[in-house]
Amino acid sequence: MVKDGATAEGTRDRLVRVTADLLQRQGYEATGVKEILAAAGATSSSLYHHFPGGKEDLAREALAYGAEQFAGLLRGALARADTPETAVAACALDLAEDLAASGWSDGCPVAVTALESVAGSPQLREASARLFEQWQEIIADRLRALDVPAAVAGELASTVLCALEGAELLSRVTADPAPLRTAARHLSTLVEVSRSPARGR
Amino acid sequence: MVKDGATAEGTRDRLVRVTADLLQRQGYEATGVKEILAAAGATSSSLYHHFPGGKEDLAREALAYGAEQFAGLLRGALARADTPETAVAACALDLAEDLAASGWSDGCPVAVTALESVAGSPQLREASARLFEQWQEIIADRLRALDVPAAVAGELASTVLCALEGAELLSRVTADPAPLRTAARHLSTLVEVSRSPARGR
DNA sequence: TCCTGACTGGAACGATCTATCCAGAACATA
DNA sequence: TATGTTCTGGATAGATCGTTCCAGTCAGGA
Repeated sequence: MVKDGATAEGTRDRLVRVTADLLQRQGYEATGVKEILAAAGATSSSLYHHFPGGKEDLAREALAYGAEQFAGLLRGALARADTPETAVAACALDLAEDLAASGWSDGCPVAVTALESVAGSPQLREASARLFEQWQEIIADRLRALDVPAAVAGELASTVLCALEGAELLSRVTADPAPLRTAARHLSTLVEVSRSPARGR
Repeated sequence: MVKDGATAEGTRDRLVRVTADLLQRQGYEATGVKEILAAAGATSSSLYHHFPGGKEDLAREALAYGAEQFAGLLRGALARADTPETAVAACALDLAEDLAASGWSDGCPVAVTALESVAGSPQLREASARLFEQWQEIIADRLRALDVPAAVAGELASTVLCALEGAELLSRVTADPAPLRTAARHLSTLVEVSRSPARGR
C-alpha cells in the first residue's frame, strides 16, 4: 500500500475525487463509468477492484468525500463571523461566490445525486440523508456556540440548511447570485429574531 | 383533431402527463423513452410525430405541465389564508402533506430535472428557470395583495420559494416532514418581521 | 369513391451503458 | 531472488439507450 498519501495520489483516491466532481455537476444518472475512468485515467478493472459494488459503491464514497469538502466550507464561513446573524449570512455568501466562480456548475456536491437517489437507489438516499444531517449539526453547533438558545438552534439550523440548498438550486438554475444573496439577508433576520426569547420563535 | 378534450385524452396529452409524472419522481436522466412509452401505452412513432425534438422536446412540455399543477397548489394554499404569515406557512404545510401522501416521491415537479439540466441541457435549464420565476411571481403577487410592502414582497417571495424548494429536498431525501414543517414556522416569522417597516429588513 | 394528411405499429439501427473476465505488471515481505 | 498479494491493461459481453424508418390505419373533404 502507498503510505505517503500526501505526495502520490493512488488510483483509488483519484477515482473518488474525480467522481465527486462529476456527481456535483451532473449527478449520478448522467455520469457514466466510462467518463469517470477517462477523467481519472484509470481502467475499469481498477474501479471494480477498489469498489466491488461498482458505480454505486464508488458514488457513495465520492458523496462522502464531496460532503467533507462542503462541510469545510461551512465551517470556514461559520467560524469567520462572530455573531450568529453574520455566520449564517457568510455561509450563503460564500456559496454564492464559489458557485459564480465555477460558472454555476459547482453547487452542493450532494443535491443532484440525492434527489435522483430517492427514486433510484436506497443506498445513496440514506447516505445523502446522513450527510445533510451532519451539515445541519455543524450549523447548529456553531449557533449554540454563539449564544443561540439550544432549544431553537437545531430547528434554526434546519431552516438555514433548507434555505441554503434551495437558494443554491435557484441560483444555479437561473445563473444568478440573487437568490443566495437575498437568502443571506433573510436568514440573518430570522436568526436575529429567533435568538431573542422575547419574540418567541 | 379530437375536440372534446374533456373525455378522450389523446396520445399526445397522455405522453405529456405521464412524462411529467416520471420527471417529477426520477428526473430526466433516469427516465427512459421506453419507460415513458410503456406507461403511456404509446409507440415511439407517436412520440416522434408529436415531438420532433424527441425526449428533450417532450420533457420541456412535460415540465410546463407539471409546473402548472404545482402553481395550482401554490395558489390554493396562498388563497386559503388571509394573512401573509399564514399564507406562506400554508404552502409549506400543503407541500409536506402531498409529499408524505405520495411516499416521499412526488415533490417539486421540476427540481430534479432542473438540477440535471444545468450540466446537460441548456434548453431544459432555461425552461426551468422561467418556471421558477413564475412561481416566485405567484407568491409575490399574493403577498402584495395581503398588504406586504411591494418593495420587499419580491425578495421575500424569492426566499420563500428557496426555503420551500430546499425544505422539500430535505424532506424528500430524509423521508421526514420536519424540514418542511419547521420551514413553515420560520417563514411565517420572517414574513411577520419583514412586513413591518419598523424593523427594516 | 378517391385522395390527402394525421397518426400509429413494430422492427431495426448504431451507440453507449455497466459489469466481467483473465493474463500480466507492480509491490511488499522474507 | 522467490513468493504471494495487490493492482492494472485491454478486450468483451449483454443489455439498454434514443432515434429512425416504412408500411399501414384512420378520419374527413371533394
